[in-house]
Amino acid sequence: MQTAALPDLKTQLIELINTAVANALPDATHVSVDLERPKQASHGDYACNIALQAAKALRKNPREVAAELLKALPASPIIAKAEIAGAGFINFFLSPAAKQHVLKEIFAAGKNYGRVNVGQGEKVLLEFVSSNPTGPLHVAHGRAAAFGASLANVLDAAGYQVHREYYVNDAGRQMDILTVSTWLRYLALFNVPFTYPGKCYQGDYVQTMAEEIKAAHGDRFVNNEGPFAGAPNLEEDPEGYLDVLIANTKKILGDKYSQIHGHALNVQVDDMRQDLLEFGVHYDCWFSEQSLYDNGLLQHALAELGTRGYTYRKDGALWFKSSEFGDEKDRVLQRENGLYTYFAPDIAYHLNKFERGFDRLIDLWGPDHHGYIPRVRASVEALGRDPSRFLVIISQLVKLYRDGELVKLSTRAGNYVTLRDLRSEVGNDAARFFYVLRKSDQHLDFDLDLAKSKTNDNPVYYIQYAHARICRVHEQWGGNADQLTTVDISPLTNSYEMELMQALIDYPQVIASAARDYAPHTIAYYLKDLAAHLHSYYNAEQFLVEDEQLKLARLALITATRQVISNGLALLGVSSPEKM
RNA sequence: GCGCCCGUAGCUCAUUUGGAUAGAGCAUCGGCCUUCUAAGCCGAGGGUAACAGGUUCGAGUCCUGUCGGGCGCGCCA
Repeated sequence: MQTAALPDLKTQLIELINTAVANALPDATHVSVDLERPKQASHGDYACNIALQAAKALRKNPREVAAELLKALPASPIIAKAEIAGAGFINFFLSPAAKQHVLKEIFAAGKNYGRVNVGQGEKVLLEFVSSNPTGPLHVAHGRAAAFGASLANVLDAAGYQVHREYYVNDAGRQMDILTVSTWLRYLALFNVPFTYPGKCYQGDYVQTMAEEIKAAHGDRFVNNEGPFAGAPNLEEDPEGYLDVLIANTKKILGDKYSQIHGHALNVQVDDMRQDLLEFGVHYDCWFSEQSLYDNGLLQHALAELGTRGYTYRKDGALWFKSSEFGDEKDRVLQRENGLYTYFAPDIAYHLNKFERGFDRLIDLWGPDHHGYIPRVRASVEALGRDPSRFLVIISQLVKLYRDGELVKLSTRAGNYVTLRDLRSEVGNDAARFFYVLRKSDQHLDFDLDLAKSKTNDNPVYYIQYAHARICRVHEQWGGNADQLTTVDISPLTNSYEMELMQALIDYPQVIASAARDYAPHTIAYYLKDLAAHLHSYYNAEQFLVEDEQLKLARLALITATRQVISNGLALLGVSSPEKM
């Protein structure tokens, strides 16, 4: 749907160099030719280091090798100049005509400019956020959401078939704790006397759900004893305490338990879904953990593990021999009390992902789960799947700063900052942008004041401003933008124009490398750089000049730039305003 | 104790699967609006890339060690 008629300039150059290598240095054809974008303009548009790499095998001076290569280089209209520099680099300077061609490509491809096909249609399942549905998303989930959504967009643009999925932990103990919490808040509305346990969920949303249930069902769930009979001391055995509360609640409520459980689950999942939707984060599937039990997928996976001889019973529990696959020790799948650990359905879930036909699985997890990677990878391998097809990306911690001070995030007191709070404070655009400004494995310091400042310091506005400025020029011009696609662009030759065009040429490569490295932040940095070129150009030259031919050429250039800014911002989930 | 991640300018961070003289923003200082939005541009200062070795034509990047910081090591999820 994209593909320009000609291969891109870098590919064309590489072919020329390969020809020269074959002709001049037949002993060096095993060295793969690659080109780099030099940091300095004086080093040309592309630099080749093949002479340095081949020199040793050829037992020649690198500069000598480079000279022989240059002599054998076929003439081409795309090369304005090629020279040897430094230890033996060959620096290529592209001709203006070669660079100008990119404008035609951008006009032809429009929104699809930048799409590449390094993924070759490979089916990727990207699972991200997957927060327990036991309360609102907070700022760390926001990072996973923004990063995951942007990464999905980047992979899509790079030619992968991306499936976005959210794993809903609707079957676990945490949901039971939320159910008990909700019921206890509900009982308090009927003046049943007890102290609300500190281990239960503290947020106001629990109270809200209790009130909703009272409004809908009256006293249907009232029990004057409460679930506390036989519970151990909360301080000494908090987990046992909760286990007893959960068991008692299930016994007392019987069939009615699922009503409260279901209400809490629906409310929380709907809330997260709405929150993410407003944040521009979309999913293809919300996958239920419970469905793994209901559809027999859990039994299927455990049976498969057993058949392969990787499970055993010990101390009344069912174990997985994960240590045979590099994990530090074996892991429990089914506890002595008959309940499955979180790990068991997770094994089934990942097996199911493969069985659904995905070529590659990418999970985005929080930093507290990195110790969990070896055992899941072990299960993938034990089930006969290629573990290199399973990848976990860790999304590191987020620290919020306001007025130069760290904002304390305390779940215990229930006063943690939610994603919704953050979005309303700084806006979706700034939140999306700031979240992806760092590599995923780097800690993120999120400066709230900077993100919401509508002034010069804010990098989001810097990029959006470039877009808005171009729109403003169009408004002042008043002509029909369609004519720009066929205009003569040969007047674009000054250094600002050449550098801006080169930046536009780079864009597809940026997407390819961002996809390869799972690094959407490189898109953000690229856009800052592209915007900087535009701003410099804007300040140095007048676009709406008397010379009609030059004016149209410049308009074509900035219009193409606007397209690329807009395309890039879209990948990051950031809007491209026409006015600011 | 073991495992993983990190250490780059005063601050926050880039540095394209090892490339040339390590770059931006903020902060500091100096310039640029009778001309398309000054939410912008141009310039200056600021570095032993934690430290010590090693591999390489070439190391911020790869390897080893030391120091410093973060996280994880449940029949929790």
